[in-house]
Amino acid sequence: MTAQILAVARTEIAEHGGGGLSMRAVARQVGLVSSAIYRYFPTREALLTAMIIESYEHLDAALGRVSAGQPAQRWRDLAHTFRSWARQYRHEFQLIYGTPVPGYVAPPATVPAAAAVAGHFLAAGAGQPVPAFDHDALVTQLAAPAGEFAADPSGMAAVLAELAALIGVVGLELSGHLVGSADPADHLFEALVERQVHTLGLA
Amino acid sequence: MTAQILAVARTEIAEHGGGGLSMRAVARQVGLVSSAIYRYFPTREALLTAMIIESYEHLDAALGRVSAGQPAQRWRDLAHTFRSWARQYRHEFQLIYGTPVPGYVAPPATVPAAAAVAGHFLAAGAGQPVPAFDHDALVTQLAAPAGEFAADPSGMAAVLAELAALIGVVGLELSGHLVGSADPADHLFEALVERQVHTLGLA
DNA sequence: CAGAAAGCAAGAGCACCGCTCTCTCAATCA
DNA sequence: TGATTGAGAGAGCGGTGCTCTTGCTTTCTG
Repeated sequence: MTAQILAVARTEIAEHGGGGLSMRAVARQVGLVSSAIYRYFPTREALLTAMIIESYEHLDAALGRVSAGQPAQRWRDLAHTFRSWARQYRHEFQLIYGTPVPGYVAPPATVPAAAAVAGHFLAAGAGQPVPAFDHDALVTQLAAPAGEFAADPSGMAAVLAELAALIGVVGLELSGHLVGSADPADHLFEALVERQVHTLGLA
Repeated sequence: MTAQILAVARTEIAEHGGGGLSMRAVARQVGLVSSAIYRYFPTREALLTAMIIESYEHLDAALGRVSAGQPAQRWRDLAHTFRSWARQYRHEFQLIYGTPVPGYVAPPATVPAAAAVAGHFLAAGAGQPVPAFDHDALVTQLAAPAGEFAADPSGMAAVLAELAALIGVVGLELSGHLVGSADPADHLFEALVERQVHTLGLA
């Protein structure tokens, strides 16, 4: 039943977005009366959280299918896979990286899933130090987390910043902010990734 | 009356976010019965659009207070002003750059306001070509819009990408995605901006 | 100046929402 | 066999966006 609910919720989100997910609509589609669904997910937020984790895993799996290779090419492939995934599953992307529900705070359960996604990019790009991110305070701050990923702290900082850039352009693209300038964003994205390869010292 | 509604809506959004804006709550606070508010804003989305424009103008004004100076310093000041504004008015930031309502398409009225914001960064950073963004297809695509801002096309592409990076890190920071790694994000942001100054050739 | 027209607000109501509470019924366990 | 548990049903509460009709007041017009 739980799995059935999640499946329906996924199609609902694909159609109406996370903000439009209705407990009653989901219940209706799995053949339950509206109140019965709260036996499986005590709250709309709980169902949303489960969907967020599913989406992270979905994205993680897509990135996991990127074949190994030289660092530069691997970064390119990851970036393009990321964008393709976001464009194909825009609402799942928004679920993860978009505006959270007003009072929403990411529950601890989502952290490992999020880390797995970041891990792909860290493994590909955070192997060596990156001069611009080599300041003492930043390196100190990231020493511990970088250790968990066997990454260089300044490299990790740089990768985080570049991952944010990827999320940024994809978010702008999906939200229509680039219409009138760099939409479609293929060329801009391509150039950005090339600049990243250079910045991260992967070439 | 319209102004009064907008004022109340602004405080409501500051407290509950755009997704939590309730027409009835706004009506109540301005002393109207719920149906009367639709005389001024025919739809919730219309009120939200007005708020989006207000937020753009609010951000535009903040960026406008950044004093002129050398390009590199100007870019730094703009970037830090942007982040400060976003942190101070997080819900307004999310309103602009966050997940749009499912079927929402930015109405033409918001375009000039959005362009004004981008204009500050373009004026500061898109004066000269940027090698990594100098590919034919991209330059061709951006030739026309760059003309409107008296910017170099490849410089404009680079600035758009860097603006996306700023939006990306600020968005991640506000959403709590950096908790456990680069939160607080001061150092990361500082390093990012320095890298941008270098990438854009402003040093 | 009287009457028509227009603008504004109120009120009731529709279909939806998240969520709670109580009840029934069937399966399971002691 | 009897008690306990679990799943689902149903009614209901207070909230939502939005519509439609009604009435009052202000303004314009002949």
